Amino acid sequence: MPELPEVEVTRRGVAPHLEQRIVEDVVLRREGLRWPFPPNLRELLVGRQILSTGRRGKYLLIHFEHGVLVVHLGMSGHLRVLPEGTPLKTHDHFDLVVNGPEGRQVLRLHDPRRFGAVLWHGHDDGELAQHALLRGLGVEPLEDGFDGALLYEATRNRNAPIKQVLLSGDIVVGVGNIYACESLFRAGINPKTPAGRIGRARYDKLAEAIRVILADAIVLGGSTLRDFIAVNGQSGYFQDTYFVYDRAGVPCRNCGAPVRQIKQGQRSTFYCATCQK
DNA sequence: AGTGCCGCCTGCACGC
DNA sequence: TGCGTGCAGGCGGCAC
Repeated sequence: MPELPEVEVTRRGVAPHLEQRIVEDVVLRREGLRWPFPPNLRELLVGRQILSTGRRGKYLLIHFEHGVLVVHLGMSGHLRVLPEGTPLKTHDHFDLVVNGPEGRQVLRLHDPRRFGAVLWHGHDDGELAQHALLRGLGVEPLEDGFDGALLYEATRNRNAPIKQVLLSGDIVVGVGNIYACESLFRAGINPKTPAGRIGRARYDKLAEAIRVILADAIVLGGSTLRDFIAVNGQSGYFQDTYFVYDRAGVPCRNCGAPVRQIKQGQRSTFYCATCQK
């Protein structure tokens, strides 16, 4: 489910229900997900006020005065804001109960595959940016500093296929399997091309493609999930607009040639051999 | 340092 | 109907 746009839409959706609210309870229904939950999370958060929300790559950040709650949705996670007392579903693992003008509400983390994470980073633990999971991350694709020049410079010593370099997240964050496929299509670049052999002009095009595609997906998601309360868990508001992802054998929307599907590093890649050279 | 591969999990679509 | 297989939007850890 979540690549950068989904995480950002989630952040925007939950933010109005969290910011300035006081945490009244924390419920952990298992030991952890990918990593153990912080065992003292209840003591850390109950009675504390949420100051703001943020995002770094696909990590959702919930800021408190004394630290940051870091949430990752993995492959299958989602967050919903629900009225307190909403019945549990299988794989609802974590609740943050807050009080506000609407009464008590629950921020509920649902994650069947449990590749997600909930972590605490206290202000005593140093800079959040230096956290082991965050310090190797590349630039934010929707912020200043991301452009073709950066992609070009960062890939001079990379011989891996551009698709896998994009996915690795150490140059630019937030571009997952779908948006990597889609942005390479939009830029007309074959996903198998070694990253270091792509020139400056093509990277200008790729950077622009990434920006536009991510920004469009956020707008689309935001308009679909107008009210984040009790939305159903459907994924893929962006999927009707895919050009290549999940369209193996279907005619390319641009040239009509059948979209190809290959494997790169255990992940499916979709591309058009005619439009992407 | 860069690269490729493994594994963590459940759910679902598919073929038999 | 059941069962096995392969696949899924992420990513850290490891060996080389």
